[in-house]
Amino acid sequence: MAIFQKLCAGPIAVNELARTLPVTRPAVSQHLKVLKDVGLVTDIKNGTRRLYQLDPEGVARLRGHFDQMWTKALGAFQESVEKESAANHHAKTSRRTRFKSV
Amino acid sequence: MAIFQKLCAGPIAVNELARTLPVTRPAVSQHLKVLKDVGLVTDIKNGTRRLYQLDPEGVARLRGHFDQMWTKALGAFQESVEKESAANHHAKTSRRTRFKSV
DNA sequence: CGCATCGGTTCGTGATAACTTACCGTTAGT
DNA sequence: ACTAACGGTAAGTTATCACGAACCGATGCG
Repeated sequence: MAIFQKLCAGPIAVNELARTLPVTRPAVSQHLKVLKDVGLVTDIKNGTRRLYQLDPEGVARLRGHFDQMWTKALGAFQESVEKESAANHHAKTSRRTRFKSV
Repeated sequence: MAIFQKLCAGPIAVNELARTLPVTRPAVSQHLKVLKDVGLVTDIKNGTRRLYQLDPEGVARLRGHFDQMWTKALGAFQESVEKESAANHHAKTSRRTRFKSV
């Protein structure tokens, strides 16, 4: 995440990235590899250096996945609440709630 | 995440949760503790059982944090692109780009 | 009261994730 | 062509994580 956030500032080389982080360059390289594999970053060769930058497409894609998860969670939860309150209302007129009260 | 998703279906006890998962009850308890600490779930004592459910507030809060991150990433990236293209445009009329071309 | 069930916590252990060191290929500059 | 800088990769080590086993307190029930 630290790397991800640094990349927000624009294209940056591996070395420069490592200098600002509490880890060595190879470690940064490995993280970049992962980020690249999941499509969050792209790299452009530039002479002996290699500039990394965010991939807006990948970021948007991942954001979509998360949004989907949150929405599903909140929606499903809301449904379950309504179902539960309906059950409770019915219980008031009958004998007992599904979950005994404390 | 598996636990989180199970909780979407509504309040559920630890035992029941563990029965549907490939891990033991203590493991589930530990995960629930973490989820509770970050405010994603709440628990209600119910006799000898303890029902866990999602905390919509916490979910919304975390979703907000993520949204903020994505937005910041995309926005900052866009800015950096514009800045860069401006620099490149200037370079065309002057001498060289900031990053030498391949 | 016992007794059983439920669930949280602690501790030890095995898996694995992250890091460093060392090495190698590539490129730019002289 | 030689040298220096950059960066990716492999191997080994360390730290961290997730888990299960065992233990304990609390609650409900007979």
